[in-house]
Amino acid sequence: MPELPEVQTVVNGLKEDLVGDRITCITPIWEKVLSNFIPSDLFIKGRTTLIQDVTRRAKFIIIHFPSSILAIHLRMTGKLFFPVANHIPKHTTAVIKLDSRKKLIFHDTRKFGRIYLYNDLTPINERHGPEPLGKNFSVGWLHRALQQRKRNIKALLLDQSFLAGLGNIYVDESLWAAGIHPGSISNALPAARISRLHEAVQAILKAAITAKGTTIIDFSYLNGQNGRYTSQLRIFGRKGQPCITCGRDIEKIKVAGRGTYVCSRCQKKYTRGQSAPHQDRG
DNA sequence: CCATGAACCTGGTCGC
DNA sequence: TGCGACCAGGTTCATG
Repeated sequence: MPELPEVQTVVNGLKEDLVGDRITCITPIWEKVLSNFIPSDLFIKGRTTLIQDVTRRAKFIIIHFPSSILAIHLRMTGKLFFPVANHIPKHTTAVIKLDSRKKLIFHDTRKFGRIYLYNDLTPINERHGPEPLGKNFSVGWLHRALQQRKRNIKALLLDQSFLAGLGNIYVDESLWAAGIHPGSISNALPAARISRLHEAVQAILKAAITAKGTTIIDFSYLNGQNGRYTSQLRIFGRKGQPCITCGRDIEKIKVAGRGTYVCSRCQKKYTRGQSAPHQDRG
């Protein structure tokens, strides 16, 4: 699944091509792809589908019309691109036709991706936490929010209603950079680690956006090009390889139901509060 | 409130 | 070469 940097990359690429154009028709190839509307809903009550902007909120691609929005979620394997030579590939789940006669392809091997039609961003904002690169994501907020819960830190960082945009890759990278074991409990983290985590999340996401995201296995964005952040991954996908910092073999374990990469020497497991006199290692 | 596992889908990889 | 088991970047829902 594309995470925040991958979705941002798609948005950046689509924006110049879409703004000022107009959607004339959406054809679902896989019937479930349109989650909460049918194609004709786009045009009810004099709505126009002039594209005023293309932005990102959480992991959604948002196409803005004068009085409504389309929100596209790529989930695990979704891709949005202009086809080469007008060819509609296998696993296309929707075709979006534009006034310019271009066609935008929603391609999704696993068919988890969905397109939503809303009046505005309210339904999405209600279900999502702050943007990690926005000003509401401060160290103070993170500290308070972590203290208020007693929850596995990895599960919490993956929870979009807590913080929007992180996924499995960038959570593992961020926790490694902060020296926090993914099995830690949120309210047991010392302030110094929380500061490092805050710093790590922002630095990693910014670097990943600059690199146009990460590619593992099958993610690609516009026209099949891949992101370059793969070469900057420090922990994710490196099972059995030595930790860049300390040399210990990187382990792959299961946390919050997800495959998780960890260096058990660099990443400390906090489970019972900072002042616990002693704790066993993981 | 929190954790876990299943469900939604297809395809790739690995071991035998 | 074939086949079954398991895994995958996400999210939601039921259950304990």
